[in-house]
Amino acid sequence: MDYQFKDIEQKWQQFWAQHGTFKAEDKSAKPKYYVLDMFPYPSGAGLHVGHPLGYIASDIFARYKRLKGFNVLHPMGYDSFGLPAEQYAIQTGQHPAITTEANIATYRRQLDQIGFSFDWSREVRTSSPDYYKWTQWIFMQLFNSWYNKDADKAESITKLVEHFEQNGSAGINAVCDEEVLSFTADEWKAMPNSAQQSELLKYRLTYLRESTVNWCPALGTVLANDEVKDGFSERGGYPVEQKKMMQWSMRITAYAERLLQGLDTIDWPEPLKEMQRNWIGKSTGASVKFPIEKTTHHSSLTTHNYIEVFTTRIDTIFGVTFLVIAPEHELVASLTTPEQKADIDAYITATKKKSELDRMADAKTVSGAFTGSYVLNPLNGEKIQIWIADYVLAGYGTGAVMAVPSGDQRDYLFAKHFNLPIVPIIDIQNIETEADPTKEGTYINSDFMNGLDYKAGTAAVIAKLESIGAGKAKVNFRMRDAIFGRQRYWGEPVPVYFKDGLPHLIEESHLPLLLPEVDKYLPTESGEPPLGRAEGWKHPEGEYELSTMPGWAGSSWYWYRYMDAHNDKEFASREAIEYWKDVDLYIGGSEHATGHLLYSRFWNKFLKDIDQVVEEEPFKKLINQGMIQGRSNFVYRLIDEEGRGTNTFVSHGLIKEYKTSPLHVDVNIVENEVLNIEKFKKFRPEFETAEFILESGKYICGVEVEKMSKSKFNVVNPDDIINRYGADTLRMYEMFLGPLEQSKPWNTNGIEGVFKFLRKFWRLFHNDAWEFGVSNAEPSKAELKALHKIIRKVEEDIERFSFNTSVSSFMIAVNELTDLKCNNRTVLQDLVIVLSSYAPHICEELWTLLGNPAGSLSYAPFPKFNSAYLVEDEFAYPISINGKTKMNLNISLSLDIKDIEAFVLANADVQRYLDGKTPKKVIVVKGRIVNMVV
RNA sequence: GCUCAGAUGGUGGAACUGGUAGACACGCAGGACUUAAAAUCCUGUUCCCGUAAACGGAGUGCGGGUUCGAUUCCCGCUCUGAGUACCA
Repeated sequence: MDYQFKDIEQKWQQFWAQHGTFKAEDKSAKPKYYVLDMFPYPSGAGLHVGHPLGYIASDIFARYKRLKGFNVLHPMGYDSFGLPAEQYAIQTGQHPAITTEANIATYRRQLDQIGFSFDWSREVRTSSPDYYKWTQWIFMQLFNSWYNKDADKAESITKLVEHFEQNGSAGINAVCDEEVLSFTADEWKAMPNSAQQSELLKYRLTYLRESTVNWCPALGTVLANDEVKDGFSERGGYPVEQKKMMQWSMRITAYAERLLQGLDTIDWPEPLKEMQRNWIGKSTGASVKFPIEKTTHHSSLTTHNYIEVFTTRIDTIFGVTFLVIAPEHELVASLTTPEQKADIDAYITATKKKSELDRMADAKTVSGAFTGSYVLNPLNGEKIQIWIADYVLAGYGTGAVMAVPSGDQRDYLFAKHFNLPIVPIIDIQNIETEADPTKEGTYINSDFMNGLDYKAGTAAVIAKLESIGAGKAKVNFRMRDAIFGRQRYWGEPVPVYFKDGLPHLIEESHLPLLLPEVDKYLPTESGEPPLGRAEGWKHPEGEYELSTMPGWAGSSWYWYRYMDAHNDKEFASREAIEYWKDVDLYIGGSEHATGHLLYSRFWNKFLKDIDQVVEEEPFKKLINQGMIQGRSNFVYRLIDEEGRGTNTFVSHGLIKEYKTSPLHVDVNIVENEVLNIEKFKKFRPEFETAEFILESGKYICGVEVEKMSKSKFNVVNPDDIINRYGADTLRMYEMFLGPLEQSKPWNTNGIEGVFKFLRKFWRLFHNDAWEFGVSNAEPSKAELKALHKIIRKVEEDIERFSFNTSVSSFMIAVNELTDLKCNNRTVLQDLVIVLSSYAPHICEELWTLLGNPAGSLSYAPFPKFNSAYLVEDEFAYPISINGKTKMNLNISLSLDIKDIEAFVLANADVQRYLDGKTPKKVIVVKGRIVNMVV
């Protein structure tokens, strides 16, 4: 029979499902291998052809590892809490659970069609109560922990309480809020419970605090920094503003250093590691306190008598000629003198009006205002003006900088603009036209530092500042604590209730705290989150928290749930975690670089600290598959003399001769840029009567690469491809498209080549009448050579994730075997196993036809490569003169270099090329090349 | 601006430690089969000169360098894509 991909694929997909072929074993003598995909959010649009790219690669890898004798865990699930289902619920009243359920069904159908070897018995959904029970449980562990800097790990909050009871706050080195109290053990014990609790909240790894958040009024929720792009929400593109709110936060900053160091221990793409390093943003420097000058010091200033700054160039402290604080800085009001009040107020108003975008676009304009107050340089007592300016950011460091115009270009421009002094501090500094940030040379105008170099100077300043208590060496991180709350419905409820204004965890035995029903998915009239509408939803002791967890909560630990997906006692058993340990290979997009992949590492490190998991890093090796973009096609509508569109369309090659306007056309009615005119006429009713100006009898469409989206008519649905060519063709074609990590536009042109290949492969096992038949004769040398070439190639390619090149090699192997008229059983059977990870359905069918015992080939042993079959006794040496190849010459590989040289020079054709000249030098590289220098 | 990745035929791409540039596939051109089309098969296909073959020349973004030999290594530049940004 001809290659009937539809019957074959359906048959084997059913077989795998019925027999649980891909169930991973929990106990096995085999070595383990964990292959994970980033689980999808099940959107209403279903999968387009770009989504499965990474899944296909990981599936090939998982299937290959099974053939290689590994116990493979290859699961799939859904990140099913999220905004789109809720937006849809707001518009239609449909419960998000229903929408989500329907979308998951579509996803599952589409995924099944592609023939993935997922162990579906371990499926997880983040929105399912038996899953989010454990997300809530992990939240509770974070609430019950604090970060001990001395031990450099998270510890139980009861240990902290014990310390307070015995020693008070002395000797505690914690990552905590800035303003913690100092107390003795007796003072602690004397505190009322509510005071103790509110103090402990300053230490917990998840805590409440008033913070400035990215508030998106259109979505009615706060967003994380990585969900905001250029002042607009990543989802929906709505404007985002800054707002102060009481929020749950996660003390991820406690792990900043470990998150940074850990990057050196994992096999991830360098650009992605670099993005995480930048996000963490470690900078080493010093913090310095500048005392505020008393005479100008405003009366309301009581808690602070200094301004603290962070700098990476403490050595330039004698070059400080003014100080700049952010317009939002808490001391602005009290520092402003009555004479300057009008200026400052005007400046602050102007700053507030500027959006984030303007502020960025406007980076070159210098602006600022003088407060009228002064600080003193702690080292020489010099009086220094305090200014405010929006180039200083409230959110970084202390929101204040010491300005050194001779060494910093922004300070330089500011000084020039406002006529402030610029003092050189290094002998070789050139500050005629711009600042010079050099570290070479020695210091001048710098008191005790004069004559020292950078290294000695920096050390001297830090020592001096420390001795007078005015400053110290400090490491600063750009990363902020992560906000952990959304004012939305469709997320995990936070397992907390409030009593007397303080948060309390619910009983662990009451988990999961179920998401209640509400009448509408909108905020309440009083502006509370939708959960405020839930009737009778109340803890006996107080009010539940009304915000839900953010989207990244459920995805920050899901790979552990797959290890033991149905456990109702623990998030996963100790036994399962000790067996599976971590993810060996993780494949997903780089858009999660600073979100999911950072939060997951944070939670993993925390779970390690509290001894719940065994590995410090969750994902040993990570690969970013490239994005598949859309490839839009255009037709060109002729514009008449009055500038109106006509119903005539001009072929792309001729548009320069006419006045036209481009129009997106459905890529599914275009083949190799040639428009199918019949289908085009049916594309829209008004095209029924369309006319065409053709070139060479064809209508050629224009092409552009854009994002894949419905409105651009460039979405290619995998269902259509599978319907036409089958899943095996789709899988191989997606791999054939190019290197996995590279982004590329989808182009269905060329898929025929892959389909033809599979048919040719099928034909090896069949005669001209399409009857199955293989021979049991001894394989020939040439057949074995072709086979073992592909065995080695596939092993090498898969290990280095070069899937596109192995598809080419399969084509070469099948072409060779076809030329050899090979129908040898042993050769073909081995080839079936080698190809099966790429094209599993056709290979299963042929495996059965070959007469193997009923069942799947998924666990057959991968053929063993034997180099003996590839040994050659001759090689066609390229003979080159001055590096230019002139001819090839067959020479025995047993000859040594001297003999080869003699053999080549004796050859008549070589002599003809040499034209009577004697080569100055002959280079012979055995088995590679002969080069003669003339 | 900074960081990272990349640039190879008409197209997607291959060439793994410096050793025959353009594998494999698409497209295109020509041919076979067919009443015809589709399908299938065969041949050619980097560019230039040449009727064709032989032969000759150029060629991996640009300009240099190292080397017997460079797509590969080094220096400088151009362009494209991604990330990030008054980060003190």
